[in-house]
Amino acid sequence: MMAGLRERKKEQTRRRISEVALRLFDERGYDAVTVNEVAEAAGVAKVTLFTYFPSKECLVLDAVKDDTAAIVAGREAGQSPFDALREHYRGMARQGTGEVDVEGMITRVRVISASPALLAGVHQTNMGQRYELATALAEAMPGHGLAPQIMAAQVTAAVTTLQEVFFHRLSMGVPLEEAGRLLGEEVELAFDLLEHGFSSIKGEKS
Amino acid sequence: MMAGLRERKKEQTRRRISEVALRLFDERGYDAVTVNEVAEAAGVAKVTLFTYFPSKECLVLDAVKDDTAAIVAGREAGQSPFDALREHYRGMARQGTGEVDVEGMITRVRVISASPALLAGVHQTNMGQRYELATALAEAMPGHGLAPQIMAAQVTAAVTTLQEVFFHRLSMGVPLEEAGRLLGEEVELAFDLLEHGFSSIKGEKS
DNA sequence: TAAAAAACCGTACCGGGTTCAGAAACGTAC
DNA sequence: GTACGTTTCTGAACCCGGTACGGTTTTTTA
Repeated sequence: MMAGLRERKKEQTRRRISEVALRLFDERGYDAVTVNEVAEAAGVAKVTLFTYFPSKECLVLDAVKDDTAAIVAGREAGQSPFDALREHYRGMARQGTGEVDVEGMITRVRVISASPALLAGVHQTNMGQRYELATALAEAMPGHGLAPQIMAAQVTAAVTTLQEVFFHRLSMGVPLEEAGRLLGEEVELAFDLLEHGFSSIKGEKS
Repeated sequence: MMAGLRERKKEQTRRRISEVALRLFDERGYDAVTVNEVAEAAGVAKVTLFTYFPSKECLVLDAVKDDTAAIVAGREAGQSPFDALREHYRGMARQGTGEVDVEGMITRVRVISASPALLAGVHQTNMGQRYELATALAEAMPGHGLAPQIMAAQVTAAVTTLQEVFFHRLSMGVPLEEAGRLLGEEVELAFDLLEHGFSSIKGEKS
């Protein structure tokens, strides 16, 4: 395999495009920057850019995937799908997202939060995962009719909301540590709601 | 006001565009029909089409709005937001959607179900309502932190799923009556899940 | 019937995304 | 080092959804 000069160059180009794009979007706003500009600034042709990233959105969102279906499928024996998910998000809140480049992540979040189009894109991604999660749940607990689908939708919705609030805080300048702590609390709230239902809250209405 | 010839013509043109669009989309698929073709077939200029419908999606989706926030805001005194929503969807399942043109509705559903782009559009609409619902819930039950947002997300998610399954059945040829009956059952399932949580299901795992 | 208002039109344009034919860069074999 | 197949890159033209603009027709109002 010889280390592969070709491979290295590809990865390098991909990174360069991604970084240049993120910088431009951050400076002037996602909508105000055209893909032509990104390509030119990165020193590649538009066509090349689109071979690396299938769409403009992906320039920002490709790095923000989160595979909930895999969590369910890969859970330990004896653990319910629900508990596996809860545990996963607990861990995520505790130790941060694990991304190496924190600075870049915050920039990315800022860019996303500033663009309705990108926020919509994140939703779409989450919705796609909802479908996969539904499939995984249906396998894990057969014979419950529509319940897996509805549960998948609810889990996805809750997680999306948590993610959104987390992103919003970061883009507002809340330090990562603090945001992580708040997220931790809210993960518990969200999963309690999922597990025990709204009735557990309606009762304590002030 | 003189009955308004202008107004009548406008409405007529709008209807014509919408019907022509739906017919073409149904015949050849949403993605395979360009707005130019729709405009030409309807006998108007592209610009005119876009004054009536702000986007291609709206040609199909403008007729499929459902204002959950209004349901919460307009609920009877003493009724919880949650019960108001449950009651609303119960009623919807019982008496059909109330649309006059059932044939047209089914065509519309078929077109939507056949197009990923339109399905995504429906999701976007629902997500927008989630936001409004969150606001309404936050007003109706203050002092619960993030709970209203998460509840709104969960309700929206559940409703979206129900809607999706309902659409899918109709587009598969299930008669409206039958689909309505099934929807009725599933509304109960979904809202029970929301009210009492997943724990009520985990217990009865086969 | 004249003039204000509103709807409509053709055309040109923009930006995201694709197609295509060929040029450049790479890997490999001699 | 040279020759050759393969992969990657490129420019230019194109498609489609959507907008801007300036001018024309229709409706309303006076």
